[in-house]
Amino acid sequence: MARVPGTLGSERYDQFALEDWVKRFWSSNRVYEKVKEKSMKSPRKFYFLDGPPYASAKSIHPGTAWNKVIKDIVLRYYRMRGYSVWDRPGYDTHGLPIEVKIEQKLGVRVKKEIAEKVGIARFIEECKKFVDENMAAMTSQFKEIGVFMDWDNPYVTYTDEYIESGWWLIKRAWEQNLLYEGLRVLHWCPRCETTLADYEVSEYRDIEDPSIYVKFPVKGRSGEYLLVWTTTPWTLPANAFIMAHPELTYVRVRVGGEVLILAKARLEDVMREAGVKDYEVLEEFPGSRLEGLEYIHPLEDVVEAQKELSKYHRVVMAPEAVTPYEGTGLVHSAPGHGTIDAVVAERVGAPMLSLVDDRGYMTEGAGKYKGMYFRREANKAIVEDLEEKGALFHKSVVVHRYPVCWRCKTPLLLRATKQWFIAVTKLKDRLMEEAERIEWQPSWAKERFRNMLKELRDWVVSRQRFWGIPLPIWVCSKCGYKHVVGSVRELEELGGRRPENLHRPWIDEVVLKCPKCGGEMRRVPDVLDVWFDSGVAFYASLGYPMNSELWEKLKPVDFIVEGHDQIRGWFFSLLRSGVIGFGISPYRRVLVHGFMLDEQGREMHKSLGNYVEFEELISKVPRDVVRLWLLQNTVWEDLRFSWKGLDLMRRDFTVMWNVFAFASLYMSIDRFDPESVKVEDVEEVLEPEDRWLLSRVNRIIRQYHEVMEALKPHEAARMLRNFIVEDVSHWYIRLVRRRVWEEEDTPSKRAVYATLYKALKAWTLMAAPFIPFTAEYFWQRFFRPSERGARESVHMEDLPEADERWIDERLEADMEALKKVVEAVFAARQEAGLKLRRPVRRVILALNKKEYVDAVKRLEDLLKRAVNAREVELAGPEFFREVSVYRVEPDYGVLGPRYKKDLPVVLELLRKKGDEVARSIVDRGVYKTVYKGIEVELTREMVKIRMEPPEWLSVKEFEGGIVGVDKRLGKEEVLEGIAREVVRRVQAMRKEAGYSVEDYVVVWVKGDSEVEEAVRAMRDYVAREVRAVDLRVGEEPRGAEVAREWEVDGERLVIGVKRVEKSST
RNA sequence: GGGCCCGUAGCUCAGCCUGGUAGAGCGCCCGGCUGAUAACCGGGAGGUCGGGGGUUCGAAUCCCCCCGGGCCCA
Repeated sequence: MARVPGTLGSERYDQFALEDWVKRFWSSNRVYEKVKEKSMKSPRKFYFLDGPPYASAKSIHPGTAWNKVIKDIVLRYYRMRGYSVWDRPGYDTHGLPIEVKIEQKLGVRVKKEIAEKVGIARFIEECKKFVDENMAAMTSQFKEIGVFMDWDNPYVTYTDEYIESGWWLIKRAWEQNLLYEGLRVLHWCPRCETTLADYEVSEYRDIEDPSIYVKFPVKGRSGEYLLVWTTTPWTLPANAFIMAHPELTYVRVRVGGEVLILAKARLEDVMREAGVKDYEVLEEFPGSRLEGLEYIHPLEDVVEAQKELSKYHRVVMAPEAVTPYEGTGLVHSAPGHGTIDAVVAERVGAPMLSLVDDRGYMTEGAGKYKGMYFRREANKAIVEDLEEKGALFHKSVVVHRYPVCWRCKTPLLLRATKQWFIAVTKLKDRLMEEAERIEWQPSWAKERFRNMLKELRDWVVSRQRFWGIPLPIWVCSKCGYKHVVGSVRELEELGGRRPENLHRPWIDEVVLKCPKCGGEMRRVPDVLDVWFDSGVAFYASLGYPMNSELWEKLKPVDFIVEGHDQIRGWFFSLLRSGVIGFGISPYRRVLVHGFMLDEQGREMHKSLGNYVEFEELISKVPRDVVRLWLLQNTVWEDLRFSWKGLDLMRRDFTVMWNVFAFASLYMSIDRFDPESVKVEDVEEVLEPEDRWLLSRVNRIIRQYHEVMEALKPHEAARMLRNFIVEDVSHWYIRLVRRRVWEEEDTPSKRAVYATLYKALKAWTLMAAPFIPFTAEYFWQRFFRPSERGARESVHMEDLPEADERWIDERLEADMEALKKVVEAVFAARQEAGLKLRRPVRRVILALNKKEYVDAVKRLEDLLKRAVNAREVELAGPEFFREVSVYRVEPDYGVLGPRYKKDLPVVLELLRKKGDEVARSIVDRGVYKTVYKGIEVELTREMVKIRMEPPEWLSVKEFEGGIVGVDKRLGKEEVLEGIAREVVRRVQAMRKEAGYSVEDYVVVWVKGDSEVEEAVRAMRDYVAREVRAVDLRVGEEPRGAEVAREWEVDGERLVIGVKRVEKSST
C-alpha cells in the first residue's frame, strides 16, 4: 500500500537547495536520456529547429536564456503529449564578429595582416578554439536553467559536414541559374574590408560631415550654374550626371552676377542657409525642361576619371532620387557610390565607377586625390579646391545619422564591387506563396514578413573574409569556365584532394583541372554570408544531403521560435533557402518572442553597462523562479528586466511550497492512500467546495491545452500561478482547513484529500514544462512514493486530459458570487470588531441579483462556515431601511432663503422628527406638515439624509447588495469565541515549544471566571483541537513545560502546556 | 520617410480580437489572522485608459489623425 509521505511537511523550504538536488537527480539517473528515449518511441513526430545562437561570448544574454526557456517548455509540452520530439540544439559559429574578436586578440589592425603576419591557418584555428570555448560555456548555462535538449550532440555550423551541406544549396542555386556574379553598389566596411549585406547595415551614429552647395557650370551659358547639395564631397570625383525631378518646379535665380538653377521649393531654405538676402527669380519652369542640359565638372582637370565620365555630364530625369524637402532639387550622381545613382546610371547607360579602394583610399582614377582617405583628406582637399575654383556656393557642417559597421563601428561607404548573388527576386512569387502557408503567432508577424518580402532584393552571398563557409566556385584561369562544387565527393571526382579541413586556407589549395580547356581552376577567394549558415540549418542540421533519411522522415519543421528581429533575419533566411533548395517553406509554425530590455526599457547591452550577467542572475534567483517570471510575460512583447518582479515571483513559490507542505503534513498523518481513495470513490461525500475545485482543475486542464496549442504559453503560465495561489491556497485550503483538523478518519476528510491530491497532481504535471525543477521535486517527494504506477520522473509522465464530467459552470459562477458575499461580510465583521474566530448568531443579506441569491441558497452551509455564522438570512432591501435610523441634516443654503425667519422652527422639526421626515422623503420624495403654525414642505434638495444602521447591526454595501452582521452575541457564541481564542494560543505555544502536530499534551488554563467558564463549556472542543489528554481548568500550571501569560478581551489568563508520551496511532 | 508593435493606478502588467459600471499584483495607509506562517486576509487612498477627432444609445475596446517608445527597413 502506497501512502503520501510527510517529507514536504517537515522540511525547511529552500528553493536553491531543491533545484540543486533535482539537478543531481537528473544527471545521476540519466533522466534526460530516459525522457528522450520514451519520446522517440512515439510515431507522432515533432520536428523542432533551434535557431542557433551566435557563439561569440562565454556568457549568455538574459534574452538568450528567455529564448531557450520558451523552446524548452514547448518541447517538454509536446514530449508530455506523446510526440517524438526532435530537439537538437545548434550553434552559429562563423562570421565577421568572431573574426573581429580574434583580430583584437592577435593585435591585427588591417585585414592584410591576417594573411601576412598571422597566417590564415592559424587565424582559423584561433576562431575555432574561441568558438569551442564559447559553446562549452553556453551549453552549461543552458543546462543550468533546465533546458532539456540534446546537448551532447549539437549541430555546429563550422564542421565539414555542415559546410558540405551548405555547398549543396549553392550548387542548387547554380543549377537553377540563380547564382551570378555582378557589380553592385553595396555598403562596405573599409576596416573589415568586406561588403555588408543590407540587413547588416543596422547601426547608425551621429556623425559630422561637410554640407556643401556646389555650382556646376552649364555648358555654353556663361555665369549660369546648376546648384547641387552634398554631404559626401569624396563622391564628386566620380560624378557622372545630375538628377532632377520632371514634375517639380525649378527656378533660375540671379544672385550677384551669377544665375543659379534649383528647385523652387528649396529656394527659400537654401538662400537662408547661405545667408543670401538679395536674389531675384528670373524664371520658373518644370524640371522636365532641364532634361539633357549639359554641364562642366568643376574638378575635371584634376580628376583622371573625369576624362571618361565627362561625356555623361548632363541633367537626367530621376523622380525617385529627388525630394522637395532636402538639398536643391538637383542631385549629383556618382553611380559607383550610390544605390539609386546606380539604378539611374543603368537606365541612362553610364558606367558604375568607384574611385575608392577596399581600405577607403582614393584610387588612381581620382587623380589629384589619389591615396587620400575618403572621409578625411579627400573631403578636405575637394572642398578646398572647389572653394578655390569659385565652385562653392556655400559650405557648413551637418551632424546626421550615418551607417557604421555593426562590428567595428567604422563609418561605412557605398561602393560598387563585384559580388556573388543568388537571384531570389526570380523566386519572389514562390516565396510569397510559401510564406502564406506559414502560421504565425502573433498574427501581425505575418504581415511584417509579407511587407518585407515585397521589398525583396537579390541575395549577396559573398564576403571577402576568412572564417566562413568557402564559396564552392572554381574558375579556370585560362578560359574562365566556372564550376560549382556541391560536395566533397564531387570535388574528388573532379580530381581534387579532400583537404584536411574545408575552411580556408586549406580549401584554397585545391586546384582542379578545367574540363573545357585543361587549364588550372582555382576557387574564388570569397566565403559565404554567415546568414547562409543558419539558413540551411533545417536540412544541414540533419546531415542532408549526404544522409537524406532523417530529413525525409522529419520534414517539414513543425515549430520555430525566435525574437522579432529574426523576422527579417533567420525566418527569412530559412524560407529563402527552403525555396532555393526544395521549392517550399521549410517550416510550418512560428512563434515570435520579444526583447529583453533593462529596467528602464532600453535594450540591454554590455556597452551600455545595463547588462545583467546570467551568472549573477542565476546566483541570486532560483532557476524556476527565473523561468516562470520570463514565461509569464506576453511572449511576443518586450520584457523589462526587474529584480523586483523576480522577487515577487519568489513569493508565489513560497505559497506553492506551503500548499504542498500542508497536503503532505495532513495526508501523511492520516495515512492517506491516493491509490485506494480516488475522487470517484468519495463522490458521494464531496462537499460543494470539493466539487468546485475539481471543476476548476478540469477547466484549467482544458484551457491549458488550448493556449499551449495556440502558442500562448504565457497564458498557461499565468493560469498555473493563479490556480495554485488563488484557487487552491487562498480559497480552497482556507475553506477545508477545519475539515482536515478532524481527529477521526472522516469521509469528509478523505474527500478533501482525494480532491486536493487530484488537483495538485494535475497542476504539477502541467507545471512541469514551466518549472521543471520544482515539479520534479514535488514528484519525487510527494507523488512518486504515493503511487506505484508513478514514473521515475515527472517529465516522463503524460499530461492530464480534462474530464468534462467534473466541469460545473453553475457551481463556479456560484462560488464567484459567494466569494463577493464573503468578502463583504468580512468587511462588516471587521467594522464591528468581530474577529472571524468569534461566531456570530446571524448574517442578513439583501442581494440585488438573482445569481447572488441563488448562489447563497445553494451554498448556504459553505457560506455559514466561511463567515462563521450560525444563521444566514436572506432579506429584501427594506429590511435595512426598516431597521435603520435616519438622520437628517439641513441644507442651510436652500432652507435659509426659503424659510427666512421661520428657519429655527424648521430646524427644530428636523431635530425632533428627523426619522419621520426622512422616511417620508425617501418614500414619497416630500414631507408636508404644519408645525407650530407654520406650513412646512421639505424635499430632497433641502436636506441631506443619512441612513444609519442600528447599534446592533454592522452593515456593508457591495456590488451584490447589502450585508449585515448581527453583533448581538448570545452566551453560547461568546463562550465559543473565547474558547477559540484559547485554542489559538495553545496552538501557538505548542508550535513554539517545538511539539509535533501529532504530539499529545496536558494543558492548564487559569484565568478569570468567563475564560474558565468558556473552556469548561467547550471542554471537548478545546481538548480535541489542541490534542489535550488532560485539560486542567482553573489550576496553576505547575508541572508544565511551558507556561505563559496571555490577554483575551482585556482579561489576563495563564496557559501551560506539557507534552505527554502517547502515540496517536 | 515607410511597415509592424507598444503606451491602462506611483511601479509591473491583465482587460482590447467579440463595445455595456476600469481590474490584478506590488508599493503606501489602517485593521485583522496565525498548527501551511519570512506566509495570509479585509478595508482605504490612488486612473482625463498617451492626446485629439469620428462611429455608436454607449468606446480603454472599432475607425482616422497626432505625440512618445521599440523592432525592421529606407
